Amino acid sequence: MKINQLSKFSQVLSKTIRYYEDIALLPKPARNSNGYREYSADDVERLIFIRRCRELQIPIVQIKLLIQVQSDNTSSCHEVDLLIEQQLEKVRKTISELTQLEKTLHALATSCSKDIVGDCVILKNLKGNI
Amino acid sequence: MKINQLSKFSQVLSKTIRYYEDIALLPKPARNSNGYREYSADDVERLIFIRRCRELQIPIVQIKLLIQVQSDNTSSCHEVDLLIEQQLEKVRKTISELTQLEKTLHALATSCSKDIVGDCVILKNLKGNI
DNA sequence: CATAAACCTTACTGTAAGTGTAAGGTCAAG
DNA sequence: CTTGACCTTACACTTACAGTAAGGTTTATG
Repeated sequence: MKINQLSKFSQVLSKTIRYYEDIALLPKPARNSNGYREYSADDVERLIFIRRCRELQIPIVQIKLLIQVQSDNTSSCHEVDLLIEQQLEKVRKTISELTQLEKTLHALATSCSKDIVGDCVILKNLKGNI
Repeated sequence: MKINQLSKFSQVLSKTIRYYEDIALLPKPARNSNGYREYSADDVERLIFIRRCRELQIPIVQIKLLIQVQSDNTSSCHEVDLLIEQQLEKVRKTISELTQLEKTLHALATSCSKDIVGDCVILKNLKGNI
């Protein structure tokens, strides 16, 4: 399977696939006679795993760790639990920060009914004049 | 006022202040005889405005626009309204995406009670084996 | 007075996770 | 035989800074 086929199958851009190879998130694939990359079923599986993790916004360094843990089939999956738990915490924290931000922006958005910048209540708020 | 004083006053790192100057978000300040930057009250006001905008996660390019709009005191503040409105929309969209993400991660986090990676339900989920 | 700590300067590099672009080689179809 | 769809590498760009090096200045202290 060539890179474009893998791309379509996995929903990951060819460009990104090469990038993952560069940073050693994907192993260097086989090459055929003309130098084109040739991917195996294992590569497909691994890339889809990576894509799923990225959708969960798991950072690439953590994905590397997850892959390492998997390679030792007898090791505890405590690390996996922990990583997902931490990711969940991070997402929850961001949501709470953004919710606060939304309130502020909403208050700001509804604060000004003027037409002229010189009188603009939004700008005054941002300047700290209020 | 020297850069460190401005930094303490505005709660923006000196490093960041110099960066803002580099990208022309802040005007080049006066220099005194030894070459140190010397900031005015106007600079202070502008930097605080910038910090407030950044707290609202308004991108730097947009802040530049806001500053430009302000320089013409007679122009309409419609652009300001629009920018805040767009920022609000962006934040709301991110919140909704992260809320979905949180659900997925939570489901994943509570899915596995195994001890061994080979049986880990989380990893199976991520691989798409389920 | 010497010197050390606390500032200030510029310039370059690194971060995360890719995307864009250039310049060129290969392959199948018409 | 050439056009278009692929493939290759390599380098630059993105965002909003932070880190580090290497050096000049000022201030406080012994």
